[in-house]
Amino acid sequence: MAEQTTGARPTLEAVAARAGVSRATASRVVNGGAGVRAPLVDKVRQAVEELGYVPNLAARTLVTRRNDAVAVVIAEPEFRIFSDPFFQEQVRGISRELTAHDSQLVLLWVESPGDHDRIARYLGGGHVDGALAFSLHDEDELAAVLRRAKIPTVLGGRPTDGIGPAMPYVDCDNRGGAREAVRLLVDRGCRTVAHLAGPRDQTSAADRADGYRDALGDPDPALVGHGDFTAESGARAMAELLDRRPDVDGVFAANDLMASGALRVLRERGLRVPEDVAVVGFDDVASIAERTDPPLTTVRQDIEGMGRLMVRLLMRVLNEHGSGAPAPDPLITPTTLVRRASA
Amino acid sequence: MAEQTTGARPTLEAVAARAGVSRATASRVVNGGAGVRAPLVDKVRQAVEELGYVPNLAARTLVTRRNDAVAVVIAEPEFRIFSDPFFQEQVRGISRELTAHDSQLVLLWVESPGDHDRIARYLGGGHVDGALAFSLHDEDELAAVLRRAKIPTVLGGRPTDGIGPAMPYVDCDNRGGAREAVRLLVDRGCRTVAHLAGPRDQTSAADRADGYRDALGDPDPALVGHGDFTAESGARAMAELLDRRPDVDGVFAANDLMASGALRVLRERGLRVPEDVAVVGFDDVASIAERTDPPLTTVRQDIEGMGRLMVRLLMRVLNEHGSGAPAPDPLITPTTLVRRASA
DNA sequence: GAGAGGCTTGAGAGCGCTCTCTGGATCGTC
DNA sequence: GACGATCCAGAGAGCGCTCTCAAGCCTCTC
Repeated sequence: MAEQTTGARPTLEAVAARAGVSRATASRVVNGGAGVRAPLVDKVRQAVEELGYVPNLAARTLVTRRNDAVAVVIAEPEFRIFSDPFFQEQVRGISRELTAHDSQLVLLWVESPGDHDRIARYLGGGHVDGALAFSLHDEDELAAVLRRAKIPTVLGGRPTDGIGPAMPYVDCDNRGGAREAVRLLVDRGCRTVAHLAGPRDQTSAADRADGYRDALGDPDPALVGHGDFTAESGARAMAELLDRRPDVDGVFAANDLMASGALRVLRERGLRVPEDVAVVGFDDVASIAERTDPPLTTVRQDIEGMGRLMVRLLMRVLNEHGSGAPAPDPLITPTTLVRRASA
Repeated sequence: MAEQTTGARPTLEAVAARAGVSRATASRVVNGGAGVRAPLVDKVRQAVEELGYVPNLAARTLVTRRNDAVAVVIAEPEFRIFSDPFFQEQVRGISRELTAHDSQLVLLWVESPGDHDRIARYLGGGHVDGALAFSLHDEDELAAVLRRAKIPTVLGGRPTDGIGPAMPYVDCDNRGGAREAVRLLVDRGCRTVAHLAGPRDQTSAADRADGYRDALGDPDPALVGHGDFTAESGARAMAELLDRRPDVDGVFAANDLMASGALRVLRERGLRVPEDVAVVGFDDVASIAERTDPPLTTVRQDIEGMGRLMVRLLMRVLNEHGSGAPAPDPLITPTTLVRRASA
């Protein structure tokens, strides 16, 4: 009781004393109790309860070298991705899988360039076991920070090539999914299939564009419009495309948002979907694809599953860390075509 | 160099050896170098550089009992607030102020009830110096977790009364701001001023409703419509209100979003703003208030500033922690009326 | 009934760091 | 030139925990 009234937090020592056992035994009980006889386990548990004992994580970390915590690093320009359902779903997957591994998610937000030092110190200082980050670019300072901190890292989305030595990543089969989407359009009789591409500097967009070309052989470059994954950019690209090639009868959009923009423009121009122009999107974000008019046929990727895979991959890296094992291969998840009314 | 190739991270001991000084001196240099002669400072700095030394935070925390990290705890139902500009701005303020205090922001996300234990362990385990949380409710399990973890906490937004012993919080002068808004309407000649109230279980909404009543004496209860801070609810409440009291000529909405919904309904019914009905909102979120038609007169609160204040208040609590000082009073920030065209 | 072998438990070292305390060098003063 | 005051550096004691190792106790087997 005295221990409770003094502000000082009780230590394992205090628990051991109260339970009448050694610190070692108390420690064993606190960590699961394997190899300790039942009556002692109970005594220690009771002492923990009475004292309100909570292990000092810093002390534990100091000796085990584990934190049971993983950082998710977000750079400022991407902070808006919080409002992005794609990202929310991925973080949800990460969070759930980390919980399953008894690890804590620590979200680090890099706001200004000045923050890089602080983040590097945090990551390098051993507060977390590993880090997760998203779609790194060549110019990305974050990539350098991560590397400098020498912390096991797994990425979401394939990084651009210039990023340096391979970092393990999880991505979906963007190219294969795109191919399948375009084939669907061709199979249903479309003769002039266009592509509304995403930002050129993002590998996911580039890979989807490659898949489009794969499926079509050597399509007319005029059939490719460019946007930035937003609905507005999809609408604009669609409008320009129709001006260039009024004969277009199939559209593969780089994501659902752009597809929704395209649908709007098609409707405005009096074109029927899918009778006059068939449309396929990518992502299958429920809040978009199911609510467009008509509902969107799209390429589904298991976003939450990818988040979970990132964690599992990181755990593997963590286990192999120091064993001299090579960096694991990237994990590419399959996509599935979800057929709704738009194609 | 040998130290670099072995996977083991260099310790202070290694730095000291390389620089030819004691561990104590090396430590002093790493922590600022006060009281160490220049030549030695240089030698140590160089050794740090060559070895790529990074202090082990766990070891440091173990002795200093400081983490230089603060948790921001978000409960799942509120996760959507990520998309809320209000919240983003507040977190931005928090982040900036923490940086100024050389502290790290750690975002904890409570997803399922099962997470509470884990979060409590994390908070209680001494990974962070303090915690920030938002608008707690009576039934909020999070409040209990925070209290159980016995961790210095500051809240954003006044908690409901049932929350137990006072926790320090930062809030704006909701009641005073509301009063001012209503007075503006009265002063400009409105004779029948209505209020579109927010959710009853949120103190900010309740306080604004109180301010409305303060300014009006004893207004007809039929003049108060109810919503939930969304634009749709504002539209609905406005429509119902017009049906009940077609003579309304002034509206004070509990927030900008509800005001925007109200504006839409007024326009649909052919009522001119502000000529027929004057409207005032609350919050002054730029992305809403400046873009309505007409631009919204509203009560401005300094959201980023409130985030910063939360951190400063927490730092004060941290400094006084254990000194037996009483919990500090809440910080109430003033509001200002921003006059645009709607009133 | 004695020795081998398996379980439990406790003692104690040590994780990497900070910080107090002490000793020695340096400076100023008369 | 001697003394006290001042400054700087090092020694060493922990912070709270885990984990190895050895000792003690049983049980089992021949």
